[in-house]
Amino acid sequence: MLKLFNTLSGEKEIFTPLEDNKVKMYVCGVTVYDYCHIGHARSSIVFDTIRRYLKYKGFDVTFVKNFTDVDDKIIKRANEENKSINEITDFFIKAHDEDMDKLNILRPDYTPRATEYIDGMIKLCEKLIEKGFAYESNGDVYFKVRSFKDYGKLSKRDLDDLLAGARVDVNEIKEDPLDFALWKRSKEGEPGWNSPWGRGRPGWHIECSVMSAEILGIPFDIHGGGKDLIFPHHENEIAQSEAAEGKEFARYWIHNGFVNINKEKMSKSLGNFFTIRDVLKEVDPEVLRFFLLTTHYRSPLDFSFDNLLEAENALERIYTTIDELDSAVFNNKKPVQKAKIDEIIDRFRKDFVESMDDDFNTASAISNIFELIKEVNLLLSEKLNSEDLNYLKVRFEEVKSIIRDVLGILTKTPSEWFKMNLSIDEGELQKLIEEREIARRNKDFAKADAIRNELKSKGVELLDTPAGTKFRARRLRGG
RNA sequence: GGCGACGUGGCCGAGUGGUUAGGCAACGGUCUGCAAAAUCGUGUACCCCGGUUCAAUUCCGGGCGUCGCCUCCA
Repeated sequence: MLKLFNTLSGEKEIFTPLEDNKVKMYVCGVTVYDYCHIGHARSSIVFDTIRRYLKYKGFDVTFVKNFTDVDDKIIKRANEENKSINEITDFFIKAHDEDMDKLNILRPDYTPRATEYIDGMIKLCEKLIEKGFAYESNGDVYFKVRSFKDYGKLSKRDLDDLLAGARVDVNEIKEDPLDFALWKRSKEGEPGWNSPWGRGRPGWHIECSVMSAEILGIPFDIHGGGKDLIFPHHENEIAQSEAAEGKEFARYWIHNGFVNINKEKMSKSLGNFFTIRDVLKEVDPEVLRFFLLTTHYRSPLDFSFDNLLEAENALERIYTTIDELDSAVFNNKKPVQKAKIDEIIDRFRKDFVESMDDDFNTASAISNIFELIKEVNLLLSEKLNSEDLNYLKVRFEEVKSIIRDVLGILTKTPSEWFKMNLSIDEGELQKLIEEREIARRNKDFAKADAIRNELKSKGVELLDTPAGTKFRARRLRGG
């Protein structure tokens, strides 16, 4: 039974979709004016994993993630670089897609761009004005926050407390300082679309209300995004959509925690961010994905390269076992272990599902993987007979594909994994390995060890196994 | 100021009213020509102070600390 934490109710709820086994899911994407940082990576990986798990549970998931492609920051960037808005947004959407592909994030079913839905936004503004929830003022359109009774229900805020916050925009044009813009008049040189209120452009919140409704219809099942979107973005989406349509907007609200640097939120405005590209210069994308999944999605996650490398070592433990299993040899003397194998595999499957059913607890699910790995290592050290070994391989493959499908890790073969950081020519390496083999056969251990040590200094570890010598390459890191 | 989250062993990080989380790192044993991997063992973890309870790291209250939202932000 899948439970998830719903920001709206503030507690874990049993998940039941609106329509039998169909799940409709909308996640707020990025504003495309720069490369994605690892905070974006976390959010994307979290919701990708949720989507994957829902699929694993047998739901038919429709997944929408938008691009905000009209916004002050995009305009600013375009002006700075003397480029058109479209050049900027096309470029960064492409970069975004490349980054997400590397992180093994499945492409959404729909990736709407705000500028493709301007008509719908204008219509929604008109509807809100008509119903008395919005008003035009000086070419802008504002939502009348106090006209919507439920305002604050998501972020648990009281309107008067909000006012006391003293950071609200003081704006002569608004009737009430709490009101927010649905539509903004375009200034000279800004992009704009013709509307009943003159040439203008949409406010930020309205795009998600329109795109989600047009693609999924409302209400839909799951709406997600980073914690920072709870207020005002999602609160405002709810106000717009529910005021206009007179019905519920989205049923389950899921928000991921931040990536921190030294305990502080990573953000563009603080300037303390690493882009996905920065990080992927140092580690394989799968390491970053794994690292981001080692913490529960709602908790803050402190990023550092040390922690990232620790995650790399942990992930390598899994690949090591897969490698050992692939190349394991049997001896027939041991009794049949089939029941034991079943027990280990079945227990893992049960534990893994329990972990994921509990609000997508990937940290716990990963610990289940390590429990499995330990059991498999123990079996391997007992040296199975050939039938058992084959059976273990088959059943392990089964759970490996569950892990791969749900968490999006273990996508490589062990030899790919251990080869990816190879800094020397593989032919050269094989020659040295052969040379060492001959030395070992001649009991010239001094020479054999010299070769081992030489390779070790280049990050290549040699392993003498019954099936011959193989190697594992690790990235050499300074310091 | 308002609202909210969090504080777990050297580090990362789950979780629970009483029974081993897991990983990384360290040290010792087994294995190995030497290694590597694996495995076994070791380290007496739950911010502080009260309260509830037979029993609290886990519940309640207070304190301290850290962080987030209230402004663009995943």
